[in-house]
Amino acid sequence: MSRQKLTKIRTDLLARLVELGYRVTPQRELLLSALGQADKHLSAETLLERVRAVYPRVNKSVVYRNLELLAQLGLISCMDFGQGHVEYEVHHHPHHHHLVCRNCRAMLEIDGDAFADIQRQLLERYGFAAEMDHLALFGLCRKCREKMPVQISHHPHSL
Amino acid sequence: MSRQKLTKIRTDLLARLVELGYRVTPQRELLLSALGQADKHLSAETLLERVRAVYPRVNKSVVYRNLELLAQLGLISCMDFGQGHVEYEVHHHPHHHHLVCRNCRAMLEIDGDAFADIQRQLLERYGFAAEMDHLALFGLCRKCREKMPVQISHHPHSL
DNA sequence: GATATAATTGCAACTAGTTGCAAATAGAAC
DNA sequence: GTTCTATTTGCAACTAGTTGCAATTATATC
Ligand SMILES: [Mn+2]
Ligand SMILES: [Mn+2]
Ligand SMILES: [Zn+2]
Ligand SMILES: [Zn+2]
Repeated sequence: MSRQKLTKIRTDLLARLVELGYRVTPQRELLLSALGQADKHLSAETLLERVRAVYPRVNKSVVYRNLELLAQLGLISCMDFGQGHVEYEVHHHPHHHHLVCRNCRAMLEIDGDAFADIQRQLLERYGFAAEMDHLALFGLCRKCREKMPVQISHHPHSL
Repeated sequence: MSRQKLTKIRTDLLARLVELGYRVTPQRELLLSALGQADKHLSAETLLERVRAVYPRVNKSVVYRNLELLAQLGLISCMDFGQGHVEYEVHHHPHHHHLVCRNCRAMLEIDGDAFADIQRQLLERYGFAAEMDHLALFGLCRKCREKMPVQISHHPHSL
């Protein structure tokens, strides 16, 4: 991704915040920069580190509060990939989803419209408009499924 | 649910633990009782309270560690319904999933095989065996969708 | 029933994230 | 540029959950 593009993400998000009546603060600019420059999902802690690399006095509560705000506004997506913390990423098109292997932790990215059928069904049957922007499904990837047809237990006894 | 049935859940889970080489402790019996008697998903904190109602000296780390163990073994399912904490429930058949309204927090329970098609597709296309035992999808329920066709913002300015 | 020992628990210290509130400041109005 | 004020930040105290380790105990063996 070009430098040009990265700056654009930040600028667009800031513009959107201003549109909605929010203020442009140095803290927000730094956070949006960090989000815009990321090439993958990042944790709040990592984002705080990157923000502090530029301006060390930024408080963690500000980062957490702004991530919550951005998520609420649908500008970023957040997701727990089973690592004990939530990860954030700028929410851009086209959409995508993730298949996460419980065994090797590999993440397979799949097309955003993979769940279009089921989305339509849920709307028809239950009147429920499901958000299908950015999902994570857990399971076993091909490699791990072939490697271990029998489920291993985590208990010492069975090692 | 009858008293008979409730006790059976606890007994079955304990038996399964013994089979796998784990020990039966008073703490585990109490936790499994609490899980077996629950008529809905419960948080770790609530479960700890219920365990302590019988035996106040049980430590919270024991409850958290055992919940993690039971989940790992697939005996309970855990899920974040967007309330800031994970909720647990005994994992029994037939399976079910949840549709959670972001607006009114209503939870609609749907059939366990609702995702069978997509599960098959993911296996065929990507070789990925997705766990489709107990999913939660977020979105807008019928009522909320009809009540508010325009997305409300959470910003004070727009109130 | 006594003994041995690996699994389990309780404890205390720790970490990640949240919250209430006073101080600072972005942006609007003049 | 000054003034005003609602938003935003920094801070400090708090909460939920985790971790390492020593003490306890469930179970296997005798
Ligand atoms: Mn993603
Ligand atoms: Mn459920
Ligand atoms: Zn794998
Ligand atoms: Zn609703």
